[in-house]
Amino acid sequence: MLDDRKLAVLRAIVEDYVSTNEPVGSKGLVDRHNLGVSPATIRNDMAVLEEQGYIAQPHTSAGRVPTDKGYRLFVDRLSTVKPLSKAERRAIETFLNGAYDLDDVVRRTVRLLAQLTRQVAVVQYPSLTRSSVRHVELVPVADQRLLLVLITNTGRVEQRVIETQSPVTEDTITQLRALLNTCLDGCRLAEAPTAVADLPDRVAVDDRPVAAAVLSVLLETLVEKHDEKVVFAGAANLAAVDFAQSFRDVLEALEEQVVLMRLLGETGDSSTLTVRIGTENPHEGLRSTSVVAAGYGVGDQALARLGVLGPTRMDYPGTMGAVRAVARYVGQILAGS
Amino acid sequence: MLDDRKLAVLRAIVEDYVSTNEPVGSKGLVDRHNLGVSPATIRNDMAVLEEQGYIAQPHTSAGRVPTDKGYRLFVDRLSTVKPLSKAERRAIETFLNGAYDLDDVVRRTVRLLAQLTRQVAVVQYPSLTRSSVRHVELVPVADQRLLLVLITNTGRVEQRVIETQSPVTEDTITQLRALLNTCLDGCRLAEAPTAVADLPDRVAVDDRPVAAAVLSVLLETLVEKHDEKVVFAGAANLAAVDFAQSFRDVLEALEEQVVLMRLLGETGDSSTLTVRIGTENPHEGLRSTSVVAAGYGVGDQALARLGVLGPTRMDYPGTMGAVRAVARYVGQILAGS
DNA sequence: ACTTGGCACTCAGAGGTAGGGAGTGCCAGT
DNA sequence: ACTGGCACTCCCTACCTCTGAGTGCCAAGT
Repeated sequence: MLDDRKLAVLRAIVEDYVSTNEPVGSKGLVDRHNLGVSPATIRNDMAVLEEQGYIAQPHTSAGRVPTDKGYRLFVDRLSTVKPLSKAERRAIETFLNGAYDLDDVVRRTVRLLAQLTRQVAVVQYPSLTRSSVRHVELVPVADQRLLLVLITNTGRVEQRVIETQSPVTEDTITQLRALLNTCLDGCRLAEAPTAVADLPDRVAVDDRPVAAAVLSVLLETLVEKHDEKVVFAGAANLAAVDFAQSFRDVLEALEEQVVLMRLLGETGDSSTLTVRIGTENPHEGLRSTSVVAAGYGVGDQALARLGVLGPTRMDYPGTMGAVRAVARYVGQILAGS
Repeated sequence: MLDDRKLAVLRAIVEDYVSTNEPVGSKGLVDRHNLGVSPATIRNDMAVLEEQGYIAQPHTSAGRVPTDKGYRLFVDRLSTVKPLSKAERRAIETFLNGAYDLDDVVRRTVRLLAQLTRQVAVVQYPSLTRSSVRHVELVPVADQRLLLVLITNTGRVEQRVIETQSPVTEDTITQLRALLNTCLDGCRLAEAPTAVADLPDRVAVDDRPVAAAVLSVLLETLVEKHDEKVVFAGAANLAAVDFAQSFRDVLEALEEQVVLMRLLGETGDSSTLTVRIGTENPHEGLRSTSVVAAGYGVGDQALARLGVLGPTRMDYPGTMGAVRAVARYVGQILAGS
C-alpha cells in the first residue's frame, strides 16, 4: 500500500511541519531532504498519502499538514525515541538529587520535565493503593481529637483528623497504635482494609467507639482513590502555541484533577511509553493536543504516571526521550529514599 | 483641585470601562449616568482629569481610559467594598466546610476564590514561623532512617527524613520523642530553635550523634522560610483578558513561587485589604495586572495571605469583597479545626 | 509502469484605498 | 460656568487587487 518512499515522504512532512509550523509543499521537501526524485513525483505520493488520510491540506493550494492518523503512523513506525544528550542527563541528575521529601521530588520533577520539553508537564503522585504501609501514627491533638498519620514505603504521608465522641486516654492511644502497626506493617494498602477489619473486636469494650472511629477514618483514607493527586507545570509554554480551539479550554482541562488523571492513562507497566494523539484523547477540550506519558515506580512495578502535554504538532522523538528518561530517574530516586 | 463632579466623572469612567472594556466617551457617559450636565461640560472635566494623569486616550479621537493613577484614586476614595450576596456567602460555606485537612482547605480556597472572582486566585499556606507546635513525632522507617513529623496548630504537617550514622534503638527514639515534645509543646515555632538547643546535652552520651542529627533536621525544617508554599488556580480565566504584554509573561510569573510570594505582599495584620495596581507591582511581567490581597489567620494574627490577580481593568469593589469574605471565612475554618 | 517538466488554476495573505463614525477641542453665545 | 455647534482627527472595516506558493493533470520520456 505504502512503499518506502511514501513513508519517507510522510516522515519528512512530519519533521518539517514540526520544526517550521507551516504547511509543507513538494518543492521544499525535495530541497531539504535528498529524496532523489522530482517535486512532481512527490506530489503524486502526497496525493496518495492524502487519499489515505495521513496528511491534509488546510486549503486548496497550500502545502500539506499531517493528520492525527499521520502522526500516529509516524510515532509507531517512522521514528525512534531520541536519547537525551549528556548535558540533559546531567541536568536531570543535579535537578532531582537535591530533593528532600516526596513533595519536593514531585515538584522538581514536574518543573524539570516542563523545562526539558518546553511543554506542559504532568506528574501524578505515587498511588497509595499499590504501595505498602511503613508506619501508622496516632497522635492526640486535643481532648476529643486525634491525628492519624499514615506513612507509605514511597514516602507519601497521609494525615486525617479523627473526632471522637469522648476523651481518649493516653493508654488507649498507645494500645491502638501498637495494634494498628502490628496489623498493618508492610501490608499492601490494597489489602489493608481486610487486615484491620476486626480492629474494634480486639480492644476493650470501652474503647470500641474510639476504635471504630479510627477505623472508619483509616478506611476512608485507604480507599480515597479519587484523591490521587496530580500536578502540572509549564502552562506558560502553551502561550507559544496556537491551538485550534481557544487554549482557555486547555487550561481549564489542566485545572481539573479528574481530567488530568485520565489524561495520563491507566497505570500499567513501568517505563512503557504511551502516546495519545489529538482526537485519541478522552477529553473534549484537548482535541488538538497530544500526550506522551510513561509509568514510573520502584522496580518494574509502576506506582504512578507522568507525562507531557503539547500540541499535536510536537517533537515526538525528543519528547518521548525526555519522558522516558525522567520516568526512569524518578523511579531510581524513589527506590533509593 | 478636583471638585465633586470631576470625581463622579472619574468614577463613571472607571465603572463603564470595567464593564465594557471600551474607551468611554463624553456622550455615552451622560447617557448612562445622570450627571445633569451636557457632554461638552463633561469633556472639559475630562480634559482636566487627563491633564492630571487620571485618564488617558489610547489615541486621538478615542474615548478615555483610566490610568493606574486613576484606578488608584477610584479604589482609595471613590468605591466601597461590595459585600457578597447571600448566595455567594452560602457558596463559600458549603464549599469550604467539607475540607478535611489543611491541604484540602487551601486547595478548596484557591479554587473557590478563582470561581467567585473569575480571575486568578493565589493562596499562601499558613506560615510556619507564626504558628506553634502541637506535636512532634519520631518514627523509625528503616535501620538508619527516621522520619520526623512536625504538626502545628494550624494543621500543617511537615515531614523530613533523617539519616543516622548508626542504627537507633526503639528506646532511644521513645526517649527523644518524649524529650522533644516536652521541650516544644505549644511552643511558638519562632522560639523553638532556642527551646531545643540543648537537646544533645540532655541524652546519654551514646545517643548524642542521633540527637544532633535530629536537631539539625528539625532546625532546618523550622527556618525553612523560603519554602512558604503558594498555590494558584483559575489561570484559565486569564484567557478571557487581553493583556498589554503577552500573557505568557503572566503565566511564567505565576509559576514562580518567589514572585507569587512577593505578589501577595508582606504579611501584615489580618483582614487588611491590599490593592496593588499595575506598575505598583514589583514584578516586571505583571505591569498590566492588579492584585487584591488580604491576610488571613486565626484571631487578628495573620498567618499568611491570599488574593486575586487580574487585569488592571478589574471590578475592584466586587473583587475586594470576595477576597475579604474568603479570608475571614478561612480564618474561621482554621481556628475551628 | 514509473518519473518528469510544463502549464493552467486556485486561493490565502499582504498591501493599499476609501468611507463611516465615534470622539475630541475649541469657540461663541447664554 | 455651562451649552450647542462645528471642524478635525484617525481608528476600524470593508473592499479591492495582486502576488506567489502550491496544486492537479497531462503528455512525453525512460
